[in-house]
Amino acid sequence: MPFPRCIPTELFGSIGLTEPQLERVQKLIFVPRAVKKGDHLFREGQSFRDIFAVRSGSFKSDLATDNGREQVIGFHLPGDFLGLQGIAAQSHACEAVALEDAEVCAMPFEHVEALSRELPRVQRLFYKLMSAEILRESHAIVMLGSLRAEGRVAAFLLDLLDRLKARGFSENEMVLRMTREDIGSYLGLKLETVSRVLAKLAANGLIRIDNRHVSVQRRDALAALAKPQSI
Amino acid sequence: MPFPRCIPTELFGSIGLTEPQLERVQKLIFVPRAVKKGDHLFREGQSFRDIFAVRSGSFKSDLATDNGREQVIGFHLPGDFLGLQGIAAQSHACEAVALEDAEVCAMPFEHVEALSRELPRVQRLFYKLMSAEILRESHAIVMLGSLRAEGRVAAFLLDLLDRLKARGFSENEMVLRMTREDIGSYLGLKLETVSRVLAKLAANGLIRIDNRHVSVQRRDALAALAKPQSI
DNA sequence: CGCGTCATTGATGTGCATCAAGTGGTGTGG
DNA sequence: CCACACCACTTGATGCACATCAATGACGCG
Repeated sequence: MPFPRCIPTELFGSIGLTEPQLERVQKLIFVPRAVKKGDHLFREGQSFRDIFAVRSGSFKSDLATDNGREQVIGFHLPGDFLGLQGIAAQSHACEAVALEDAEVCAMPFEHVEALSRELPRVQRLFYKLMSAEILRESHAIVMLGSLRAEGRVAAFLLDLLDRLKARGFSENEMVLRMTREDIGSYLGLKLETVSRVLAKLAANGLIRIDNRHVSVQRRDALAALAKPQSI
Repeated sequence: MPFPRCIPTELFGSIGLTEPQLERVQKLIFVPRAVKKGDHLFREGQSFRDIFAVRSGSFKSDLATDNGREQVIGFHLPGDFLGLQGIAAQSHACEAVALEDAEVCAMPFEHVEALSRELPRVQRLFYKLMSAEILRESHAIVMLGSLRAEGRVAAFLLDLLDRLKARGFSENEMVLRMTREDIGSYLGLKLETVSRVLAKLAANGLIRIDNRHVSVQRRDALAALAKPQSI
């Protein structure tokens, strides 16, 4: 995959650290790790030590409901962070699974804490990252609480495309790395409904879809669906 | 209200600071403010400077959907923190409204950052608070994605009661400070549905309800409803 | 006391879940 | 290289849960 391999070096470079500071950051919190498709990066309940930055590939995170059932609570692209939920209780509160072969940086959280004290810019970066994650989830809550099936699927597609665009990819085309069931789980819908909605969007000419390859034809119409019913 | 007035002093006391450190904390980040019922603590888009700790009373937070419509994304009791979403973009991403007369501590975020560098325990506390907020929202997402109306209402009631219990109140009785519409907005349901579900739970003897006063009669049965349909 | 807000309750419609076949794509082993 | 098996996906028929529309009732506040 042509994702920039420099993530998350890029991120730390962009906050204005000096060269020696950057080296120190790399040494302390950039521990690379490869993850194969379908493998767990971490599991629910596992003791927390690292947070992770995705370098390449993509992940889903699941939260097990008491009942053995699992629900997808997010998809993660290169540049995203994983495991922030584990800080509170010092144990991972969800599991992360690779949707394709992937690479991550493992960041020992104790080192993150030490660096944060030492380098105010790093501290601010992590506060902002966590705040952004809170915000992302808020939007998911609003999406689930205010949109119907069509709107949810539209919002999902646009969200993914926006994030891919921010990473230098096309804003109109993508390959879905997750199954219809994963999408449905994330959107609070059954996989059949996801399939039907995608078919309908394609029939209406808003998108083209070939298996997992999606391209957007009428972005504005899609965006209109992703807003609460406009009356 | 008989909520402990010492919040959040209690919180900072519990992480093992020395007396002079605690005084410094109080001086730098404990700026008290009173908020009247219905008033905004902050509004969406407003420039971010403080985070807030609730000392007494309760709040709801709303996120405006593009369409002018608002959705409740959380309710906040004494001891909870508000405004963490604003850190990322340095502007508040939602609004917070007092559900009754309330008191908060305004904490200038720059002071929080400075103290975090100075006192590792404070830094860890704030990382944990933010992580806990991420976790709280994850549970809301799972609730919305996997439960039907009855389950959502049951989960909502139990969540509130659990949080009140942690603050020294009864785990079986409470007064709902928010309207049925607020509850519905938070749960992704219409207010009529909330009303009907509450009536049904009462008819089945799981709860007693008199206007906004709720008491739980059969906690286990309620907890069973709050799990994904058990088949 | 009267009005506005909040809540309850009923009747009807619809969006999505559910159940059920059937298709296509992929990877594996003969 | 082909055949089979498995998994992901699609598509149809039916039913139910919840939204919607509507009217009435109960507070609580000025």
